[in-house]
Amino acid sequence: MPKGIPLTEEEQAKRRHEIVDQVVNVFLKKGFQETSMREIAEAAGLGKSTLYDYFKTKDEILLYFFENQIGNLTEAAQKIALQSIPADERLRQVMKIHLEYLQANKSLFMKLSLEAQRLKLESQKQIQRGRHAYQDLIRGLIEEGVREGAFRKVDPLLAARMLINTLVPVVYTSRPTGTTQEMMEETMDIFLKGLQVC
Amino acid sequence: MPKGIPLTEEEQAKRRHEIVDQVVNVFLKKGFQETSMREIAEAAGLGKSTLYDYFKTKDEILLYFFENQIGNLTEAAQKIALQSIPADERLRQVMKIHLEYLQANKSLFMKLSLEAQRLKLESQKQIQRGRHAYQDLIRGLIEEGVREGAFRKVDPLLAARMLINTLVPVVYTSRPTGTTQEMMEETMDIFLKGLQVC
DNA sequence: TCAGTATAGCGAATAGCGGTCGCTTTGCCA
DNA sequence: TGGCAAAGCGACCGCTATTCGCTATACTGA
Repeated sequence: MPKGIPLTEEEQAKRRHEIVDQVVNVFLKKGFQETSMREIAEAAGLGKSTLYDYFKTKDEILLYFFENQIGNLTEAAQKIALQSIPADERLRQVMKIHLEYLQANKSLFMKLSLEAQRLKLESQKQIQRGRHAYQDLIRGLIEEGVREGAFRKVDPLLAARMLINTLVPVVYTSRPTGTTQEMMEETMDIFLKGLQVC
Repeated sequence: MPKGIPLTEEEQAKRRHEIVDQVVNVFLKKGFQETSMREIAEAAGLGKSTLYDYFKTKDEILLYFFENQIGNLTEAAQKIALQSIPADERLRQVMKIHLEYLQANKSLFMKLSLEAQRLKLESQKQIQRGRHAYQDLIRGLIEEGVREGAFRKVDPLLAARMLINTLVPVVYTSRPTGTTQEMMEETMDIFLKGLQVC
């Protein structure tokens, strides 16, 4: 980057994005905690202190990454939520892309989603906001299902959280009992059957 | 401790236990990562380097704690598993003590179980062994339920993992929708209904 | 009885971390 | 063309986990 030319806010944002893009692979190999700011700076082709011009702290780098990921997922899920098919079918589809998302970033998420929990409280709140938006989307689908009469009356937010959490062991188990596809289908079967009016 | 007197293996183990006991409260207040070895040593009434005579690394302290916790939980669950009542009722009871366990150590677990994921691979494997033992116990209960005809035929290990993971959001949500008791009961209802032959 | 030895325990030193500071380099603009 | 704001950087700071060499101690065997 040329010196002397002030960056517009947009350019700064783009630069941040580029930096994270270039650095993600290092996180993948070593994990976030184990990657030093010096290494991050090297991977980004920057001096260490220049990095601090774009991210105030190391945590902020992780925060930036997560906001992006959750945002992207929510966006994709929103499109599915708008389709005019039964709510349970939409739920299945959302969970399918959720799973694909997890799988695509598997080792990255495995390492990073856990480290995210150790961020400063304020940063956590910010991630939480994104997470809640996603939870609320799932909740909405469950509420619709209840209204449609497909699901029995359950606490929709609790069910949403439950559903989201059931995906974790599908992807991250060390003792898989089938393909990820199969495991997810059975998981969804159990969950949706648990919601059905019987 | 007097110097010069070699400690038997038992005494060493007891000493480790004592150290962790005295230090847990500090972790509770500050979190593991945020507690320095100097502080841990102080809390244990030891010199910093003496601590290293009992635990090779900082991580090992956390590891020791977790092995104990999972071990205790598994032991308690085993007692329940042996009772002669329907499998689904035993499942409910095991999950109840699991929840109590989580709640009793809530802030500790919230902070520590996540940090545990960042331990050295070898340490993780050791924790994993304990976790698997617990998973297998739950799996056994589900298998019994299937044999008894109370549950439909599902992958018992997958269901076990699913069940264990559904408890997480009950305890650790930032948006509770009722008392922990209530939330857990509804969670179990959904899960068990998902397993029922309908 | 008393040197020899093994070990509990410790303070100081080490390497490397996240983060800061003050300087240099650059290109725009008056 | 000279002044200036901003990009970028290397050296530095205080802290960390961990290691090392030493001391103090009590048991052992001659």
